[in-house]
Amino acid sequence: MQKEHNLSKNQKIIFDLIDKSRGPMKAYSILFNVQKKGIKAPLQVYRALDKLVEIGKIHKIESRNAFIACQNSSCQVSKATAFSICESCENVSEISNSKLSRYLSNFSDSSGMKYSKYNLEFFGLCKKCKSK
Amino acid sequence: MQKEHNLSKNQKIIFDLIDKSRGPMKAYSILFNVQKKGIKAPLQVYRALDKLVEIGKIHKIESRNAFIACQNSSCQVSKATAFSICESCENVSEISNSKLSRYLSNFSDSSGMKYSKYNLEFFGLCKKCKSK
DNA sequence: TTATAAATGTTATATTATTACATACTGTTA
DNA sequence: TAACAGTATGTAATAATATAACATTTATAA
Ligand SMILES: [Zn+2]
Ligand SMILES: [Zn+2]
Ligand SMILES: [Zn+2]
Ligand SMILES: [Zn+2]
Repeated sequence: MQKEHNLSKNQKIIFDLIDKSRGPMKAYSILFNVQKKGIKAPLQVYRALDKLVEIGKIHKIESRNAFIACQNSSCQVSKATAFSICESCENVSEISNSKLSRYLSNFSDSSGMKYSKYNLEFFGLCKKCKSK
Repeated sequence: MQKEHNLSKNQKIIFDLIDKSRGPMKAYSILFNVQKKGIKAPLQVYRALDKLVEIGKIHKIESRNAFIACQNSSCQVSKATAFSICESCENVSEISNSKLSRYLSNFSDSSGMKYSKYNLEFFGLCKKCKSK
């Protein structure tokens, strides 16, 4: 069960925006969109983003410097994330596949290093874009 | 077999620097280090980096905005990359594990999307840091 | 040689993210 | 309630990362 987090005012404004958006959002696009709600500075956005990432409500798509709402309420709070990214339309979706997450969470290599976290990004063409 | 690429002057300067370096290097740190060799502008660095990434001689560590020389001469030219990152000392190494790469290269989910590329970053504490 | 692609040089600018410092709010416990 | 700790906010300035635009040069190959 996931801990219930009471979002603060700014966190809520920013989470709601990202959650409503179709795809990943970039920080300065978020900033632009929340200025009418009184959030004026980049730092206000980045602070809320940091917190939202930390508690697993959103994830950062590292290869795109963009943020997406978690589409998988049962995922291990930002510790194990996998995404599918269309290189044509930039559509992103979170992959929720228990076999994959089990495989990766248990993965260990010859170095003997134990991993507590991973992020995986797959790239390709989505169905729509492939059929064009 | 990997195609032999003849690196241009700037590409060679920058590749050699990254290859010699212990860990991943950031673009502006590269710039600083090659200024004595006549490379003066960020764009010169980024162009070389783009090319080197494209041909698989280096990889970008997305979560760190940094670049590392490919440690795996037989890897599928930047199409399938996996890294282990220590969150304490920031040591990064490229994971070369045929089972893992086979598993991920063949992975497909319910969306029916076929992936041509992936990047995986594992995080944890390396042996040294864990024993501290 | 002529054409084409690839690489370079240079200036300016766009985009992404953090530092530093002051203030306010929220929940806990003495 | 008062004192405290932890979290969140506001604001300005700046750092760090990356690209646009344009002119020129070098390499490759038909
Ligand atoms: Zn998630
Ligand atoms: Zn698409
Ligand atoms: Zn490699
Ligand atoms: Zn370490």
